[in-house]
Amino acid sequence: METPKNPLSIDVRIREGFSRIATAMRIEEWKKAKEVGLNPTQLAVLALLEGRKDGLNVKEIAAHLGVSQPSATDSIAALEKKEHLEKRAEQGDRRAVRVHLTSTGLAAVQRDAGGDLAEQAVGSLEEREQEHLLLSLIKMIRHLQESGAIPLQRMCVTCRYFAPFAHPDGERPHHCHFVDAAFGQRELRVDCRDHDETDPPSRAATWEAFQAGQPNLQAP
Amino acid sequence: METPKNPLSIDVRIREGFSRIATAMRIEEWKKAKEVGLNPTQLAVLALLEGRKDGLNVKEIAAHLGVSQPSATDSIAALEKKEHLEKRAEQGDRRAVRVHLTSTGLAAVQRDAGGDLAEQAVGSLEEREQEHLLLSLIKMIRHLQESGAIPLQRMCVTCRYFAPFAHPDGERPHHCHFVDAAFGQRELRVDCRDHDETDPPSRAATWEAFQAGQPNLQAP
DNA sequence: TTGAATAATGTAGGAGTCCTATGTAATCTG
DNA sequence: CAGATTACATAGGACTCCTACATTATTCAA
Repeated sequence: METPKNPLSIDVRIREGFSRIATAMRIEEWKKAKEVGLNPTQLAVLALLEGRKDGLNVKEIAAHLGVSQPSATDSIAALEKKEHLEKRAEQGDRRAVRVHLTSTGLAAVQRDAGGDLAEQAVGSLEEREQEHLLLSLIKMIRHLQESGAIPLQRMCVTCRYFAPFAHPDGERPHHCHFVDAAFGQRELRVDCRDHDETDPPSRAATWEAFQAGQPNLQAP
Repeated sequence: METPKNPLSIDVRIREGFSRIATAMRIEEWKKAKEVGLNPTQLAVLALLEGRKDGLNVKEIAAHLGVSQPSATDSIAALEKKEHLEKRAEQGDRRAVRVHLTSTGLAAVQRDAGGDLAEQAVGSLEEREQEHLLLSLIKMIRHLQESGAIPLQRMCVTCRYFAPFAHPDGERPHHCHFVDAAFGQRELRVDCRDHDETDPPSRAATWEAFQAGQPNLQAP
């Protein structure tokens, strides 16, 4: 018993919503990338590499960007020409390379950071709403990565240092064993550079505990 | 008093989350577009035009895609060559054209619909969570369009037919005067083809009423 | 009403993305 | 050790995307 026309399910409308926000983000990315003489893809590669001490393989870069390996090679070559990154030999495998930022490349990413429109739009939400949104995104990302659609992300919920709901404190229920401190749901990381992944079984267990500890959602 | 490293604010982490989901969506879009012999941009143009009886200008297409006008011309030309769309003269302005789907183009979009990974990921959320998510997206999109970052979308909250919280019924509080029926928060449209926009003042009033009627959010 | 702004597209030129298919080493496996 | 597999590069081609600029058409004002 659908009411207005377009009897679409909520999933579809949410996907539409994501797509509008993605458009806005792409526009911003062009703006920001141009400021440092790059394009969004190139800036994305640099951002991906930032804070990865061991760099990444070509294949890994392709997976994170969601493009084919030759496409990643293309972008890497373009950035190499601009001396924003360099390839180093992989220890113990002479086929492979590890891609690292150069200091020029690092400077470019860092100059880029901050103050974009998507963040402003998030800022227009209430605090509680932001927290809900972050949690929903984490759930969706987890779903996507467990189904193999995207590579494993460096999120708390897949990290060996993460202890969900380890504290009775409602404001800071989680614990990070890497920094050995309690933290709240609002602090959950999507891309933590100290992330250290666990094997799938303990990942599942962590996720169980994380889900089980969540307070029930109320009607909006 | 940040706890784990990366003292990023929640806005930034949410943006990161959006970006991961955008990656997954882009991968899916390639897959779906290839099935009909197109690429994601071309399919996006067709999808944009579907159900727009009056078509769109080149400029409008560019704005919805978030690209420059010459880029839109490129994609339109590619699709025109494939006979998926056609240009018609704009009445009363001989500079302008209106771009319309052909039947071939319509067939291509319709063949594309449904069953993508992003929707599955949304499906992994609880109902209440989906509802929250849709509301948050609508708020963000509204923010983006009011700030001029993206064009006006065909959402209920900017539609002249939309009467927010017109009914005491908690499940179906809203009313659509176009179909003259009550509907619930889960049915809020992001891209309704029956949308008819209002002037900014009444838009603001509608938004006020919509916001004011929202139940308070609880802690997640 | 004529001439300058302004507006909607199109064209040119160039960098770069993205694909598939294939080539070339190096490494693994039975 | 031969054959499979893996990591990456190359080749070729279609497009996307940009910035300038050119072409008409429309609008606005003097």
